[in-house]
Amino acid sequence: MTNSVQPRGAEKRRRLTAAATAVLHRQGVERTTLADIAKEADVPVGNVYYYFKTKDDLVQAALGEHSAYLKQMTDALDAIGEPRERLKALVAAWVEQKETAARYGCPTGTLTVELDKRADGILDVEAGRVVRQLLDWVAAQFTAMGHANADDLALTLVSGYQGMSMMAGALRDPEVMTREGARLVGWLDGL
Amino acid sequence: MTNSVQPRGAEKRRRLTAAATAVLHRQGVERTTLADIAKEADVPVGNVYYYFKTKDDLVQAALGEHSAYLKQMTDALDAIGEPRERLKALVAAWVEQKETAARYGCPTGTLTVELDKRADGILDVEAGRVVRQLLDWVAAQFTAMGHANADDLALTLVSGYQGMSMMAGALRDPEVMTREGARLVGWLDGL
Amino acid sequence: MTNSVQPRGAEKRRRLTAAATAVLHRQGVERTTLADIAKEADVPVGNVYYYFKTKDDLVQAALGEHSAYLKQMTDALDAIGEPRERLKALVAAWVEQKETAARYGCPTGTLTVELDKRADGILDVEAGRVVRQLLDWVAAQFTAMGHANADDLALTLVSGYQGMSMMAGALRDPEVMTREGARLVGWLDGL
Amino acid sequence: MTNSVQPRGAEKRRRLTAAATAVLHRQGVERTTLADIAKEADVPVGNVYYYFKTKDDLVQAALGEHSAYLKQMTDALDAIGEPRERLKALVAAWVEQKETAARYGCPTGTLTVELDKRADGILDVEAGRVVRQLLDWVAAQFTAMGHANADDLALTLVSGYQGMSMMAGALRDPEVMTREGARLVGWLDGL
DNA sequence: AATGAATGAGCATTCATTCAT
DNA sequence: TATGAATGAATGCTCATTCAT
Repeated sequence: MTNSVQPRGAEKRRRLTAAATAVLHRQGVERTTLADIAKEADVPVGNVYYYFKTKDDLVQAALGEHSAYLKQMTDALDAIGEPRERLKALVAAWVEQKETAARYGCPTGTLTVELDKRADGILDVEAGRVVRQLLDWVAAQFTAMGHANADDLALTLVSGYQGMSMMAGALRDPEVMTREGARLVGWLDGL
Repeated sequence: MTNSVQPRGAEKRRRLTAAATAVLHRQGVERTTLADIAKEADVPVGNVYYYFKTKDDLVQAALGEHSAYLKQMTDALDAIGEPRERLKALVAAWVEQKETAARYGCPTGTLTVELDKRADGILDVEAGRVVRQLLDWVAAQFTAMGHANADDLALTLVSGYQGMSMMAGALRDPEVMTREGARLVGWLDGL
Repeated sequence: MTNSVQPRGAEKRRRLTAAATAVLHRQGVERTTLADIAKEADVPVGNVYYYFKTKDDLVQAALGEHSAYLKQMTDALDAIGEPRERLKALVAAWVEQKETAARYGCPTGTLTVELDKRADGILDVEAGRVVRQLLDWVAAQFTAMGHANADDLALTLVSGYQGMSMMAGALRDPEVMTREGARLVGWLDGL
Repeated sequence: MTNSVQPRGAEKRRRLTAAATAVLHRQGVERTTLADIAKEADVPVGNVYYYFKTKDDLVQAALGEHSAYLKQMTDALDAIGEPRERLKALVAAWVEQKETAARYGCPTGTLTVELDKRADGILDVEAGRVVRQLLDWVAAQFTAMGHANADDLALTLVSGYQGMSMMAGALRDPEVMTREGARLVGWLDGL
């Protein structure tokens, strides 16, 4: 019936993961119910538990999705010849998401903020991993550019992204992304 | 019986506000129950409602507390002669809070992130106001320094604070605050 | 200070009783809070308990008020020479209250209906007493008219009043009172 | 396992509706907790919300039950040849319920009285509809009897029912129903 | 694998009543 | 007497999770 190679269930799992990623970004973890996710994925609530044992499993899947998305994006950027251009393209990609950022913030960032408040550190560690993944790739570009303090520079760039996303959200103004994005590009050019 | 000049109830109201501010910062809005706040303030749960009609009223009170704290801090900074020095002192104050930031993020920032996810815009507007309050004061300093693009510069500075707080939290590393704080000071000096 | 002969507190007690009677009629017993009554009487909530030990005491006071009002009305009607005319004047008085009846029903009747649902029979007995008080006076008029079955006739008349009040409320139509009132008058004339 | 043709859930929904109707009649809306209804239906409290989203939904269901019961009764009465006999049979049915009426009043009437006290008009409108449903059927019988003022006569008959139910309750005397019922039958015969 | 239906712990909120002064 | 404040037991409702089929 399915014209895909994958097993039947895998598709539904992916659908749930995608739904979780989207809804959790929009509503936050605590304000999102399993029913919300199930509805978005068009899957009966009871069935969700066949694929994810707990709500936290779905949050973890969303984190995985973010990680995969990041990987895919950086892989694509790797096709660009110059490391500086790769970073500039990364900033451009961020700015492109300005409308979403102004409404719901950086998907990874806001999720991390929420998970960081938890007393038990399980998912927050996972969230930290995703942030570090981005940080590492950025640092690699700075290293390729010949900078010794690549880690510091990476921190500054990613921090800049998080900051501008937060400010765009707080001020409900996408143009914050444009302005700060331009500044980051200028900074990259001046390095 | 009381050695204070203030009315009896006002003290408890302040106690509740302070408790709310602290607990909401630590646990986030959604994960915090009224019982949590009541317990922190050492007030019976039922009594909370004598002072605050709803949970959201407590959140709003916490926002007010942030605003007042900000006012007090900037008032103190105003005593410093040079606007550039004022801003550098502001950054220093941020860095001083590094342990807290690394554990729970920027109090105003994380609260704003959470409130921004709400569908109905009431408290998120209030949160935006607090962010803007800081932004305005910072912009005034840049204006005093003779910069025409004070608003942009203010955005960059505050955005830098939000970004470094978020990164410190994600990486669970207070030193992020030290490093990025130093960079901001350098940036201020170079302006 | 007070230019009345009565003790200071008595006035407040009357004020509370009047407020209770009015608010209980409008909102019903269960939907009325002590605060509602206190506010209507312009008395601090805590002070209510000095005059009435429990909420039920206030309900009982309202029943007493109804009884007193009834007494006063029938006393006034007693001034009319003919018993038949007294009854017709009673019906006219009911019809005069048509707007209130269409909105909130008969004060005594609706209160009785609500109290009758209680498992413990204390206040409902009291309510029954008030209804009986009216019934007795009406029966006396029928006796004076020379009817042997005065009790039955009284039941019919008062039942008619209760029925038309309920219907006026259900249909939200004061004219129900006018029409049924006219019928009762015709019935009285035909006896 | 089930020897019924109906879906599993429908049966429980009916059970809850029946329980709500019964308990609400006995205790009144405000004095009835969801736990009361759940217990009467032998359903866990949390599960009630699977079938009814709010307590008011349950009240509405009870109103629907009354409407359905009324429909069923009048349908049965329609089998009787003469309209006057139909009405007399209706009165007889009312009198048959005298024990219940003397204890808890007319199910529809007392519910309406309580709902009418609400400030917001949603359920009270629904309650009015049920009263009107009875009124309409009765009026149709009077029309069939050749009366031009069928609406007025219907009002008088139903009003008589409400009045006698209320009085039976207030006096805690089922015989009130018998006596007033007989009077109504006499009135019908005399028309 | 799929699904409608449980289940019960938890939470915000209300309110009659009491207390301290 | 008067009053603001305190108290705690309820109550409606939500929701993650489990169950039965």
